[in-house]
Amino acid sequence: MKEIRTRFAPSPTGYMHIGNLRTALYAYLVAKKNENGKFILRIEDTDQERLIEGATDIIYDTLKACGLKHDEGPDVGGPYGPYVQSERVKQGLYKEYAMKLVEMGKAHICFCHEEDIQAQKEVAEAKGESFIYRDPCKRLSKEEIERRVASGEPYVIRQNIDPNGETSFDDEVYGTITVDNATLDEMILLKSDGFPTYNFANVIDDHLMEITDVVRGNEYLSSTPKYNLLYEALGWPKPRYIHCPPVMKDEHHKLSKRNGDASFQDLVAKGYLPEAILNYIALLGWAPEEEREIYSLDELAQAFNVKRIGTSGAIFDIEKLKWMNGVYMREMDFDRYAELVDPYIKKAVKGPYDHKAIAHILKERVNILSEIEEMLDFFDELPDYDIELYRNKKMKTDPEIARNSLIEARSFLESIDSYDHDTIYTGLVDLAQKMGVKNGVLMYPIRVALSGKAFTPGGAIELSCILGKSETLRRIDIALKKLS
RNA sequence: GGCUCGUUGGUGAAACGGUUAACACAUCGCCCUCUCAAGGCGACAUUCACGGGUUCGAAUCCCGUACGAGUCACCA
Repeated sequence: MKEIRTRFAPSPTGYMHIGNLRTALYAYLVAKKNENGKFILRIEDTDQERLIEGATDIIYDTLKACGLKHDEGPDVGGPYGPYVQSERVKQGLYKEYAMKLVEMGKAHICFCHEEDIQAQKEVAEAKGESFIYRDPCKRLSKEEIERRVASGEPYVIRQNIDPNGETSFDDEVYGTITVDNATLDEMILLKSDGFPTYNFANVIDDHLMEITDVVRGNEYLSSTPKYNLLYEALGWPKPRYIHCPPVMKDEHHKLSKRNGDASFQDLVAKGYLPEAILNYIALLGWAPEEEREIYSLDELAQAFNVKRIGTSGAIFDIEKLKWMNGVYMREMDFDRYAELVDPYIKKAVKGPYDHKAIAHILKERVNILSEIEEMLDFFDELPDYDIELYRNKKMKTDPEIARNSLIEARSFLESIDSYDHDTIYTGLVDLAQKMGVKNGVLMYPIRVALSGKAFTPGGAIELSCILGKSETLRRIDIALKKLS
């Protein structure tokens, strides 16, 4: 069986947005589902005006962070290079093929001005007519063309399309799509600056790089027939097409970096894990056969099936990502977790407290890393709080009861020598029993006294262990003073 | 406007002519519990955009309507 080759072909124009990343993921999965599948990175920088410095590095960094390792690309090389289109332009590659098409009568040289065409289009639209550009340059004589080219007049090369008949293609996701050739416009293949358009370059490069499966967004669905006409003109085999539905921001809008919608790096900065992001976006537009949602990248490659990619847009739901990120956090190996979380703990806690122990109480409670700082803000400095905090219906306490609990707890805590979790726990539970109250009546006030907060990561005993005996007693004294 | 595509609960979605229309997130209860989380249990679409048709039987097939998206760039 022929080797499956897919490619991710972004243009370096800024941040990596989520829809783009998902396309890269799917392309990767299509390739890696097969043992010898190859995933190729190609940089499409044919629009010299939109290039943004550093954008290529963002692409490399994102793929790397996600574990989407490419087998061939500008940075890793490969037998089909160069993998950057601007470098291929220098080799005269695209112009050569464009001229070949002109010779075959499948394309022509055009001297028209962009503004003229635009004006004609506006007139037509104003009249409510549909506009297909009929290029007068098609009727120019060979001599005139040669003369004008020789005189240095700028020109583009346009595809020739016979308006008779129809063109159809099979998409693995959307099925067979047929269009009337009369509705196809004769697109520009080679721009006047000598660079190819995406429309042309992608056909040439996909063929030259022997891409077998073209994975891309469904915005290309309507131009695919034109690409196929090019493949046919050149006598090349067509790839399999896998068009993906869009990732939406809401019902009506696609996710776009333009509106400040979440990019991959924004999400990482907010404390989401790359593997969770990847897992989540895999599920936007694709559903596994099994009733399961948590998949590592390798598992995704195993389970992936193009036939189960959907056709309608999927809204990106940050709430579900948050949940999934939490699953990854909770299931993570503790040592790795402690390491991951440590910078955040360091930022929030300067005091001499055991960061490993803090990581422990955080483990089951954090969904995204950026929540950590606020969760730990009471360690260094006990916040000022209202004694009404001690009133809690469920815990059956109020300021009066809390005062009594704290007095009893204080004398017990002061009396013990080994200040560890088990000693404190059993002692306090015994105490509650002796006092004839539920554990909460004793524990809740202690936790509030130690943190000044209604909710904390960790319970009273865990917090007390981390803070240590003297700090615990100090904070209880503060509480007692407030309550008296 | 032309062409192409799409439409199952708030969200992601399953179902491939016959099920009480899965499952997950969110939401709401209850349980567990030293708070909150986590975890456990339960509730949540008499209905699959709408209208016709085919069929013993339709979310699933066909036709139409509505709404939405994409595209019609010397952007990708």
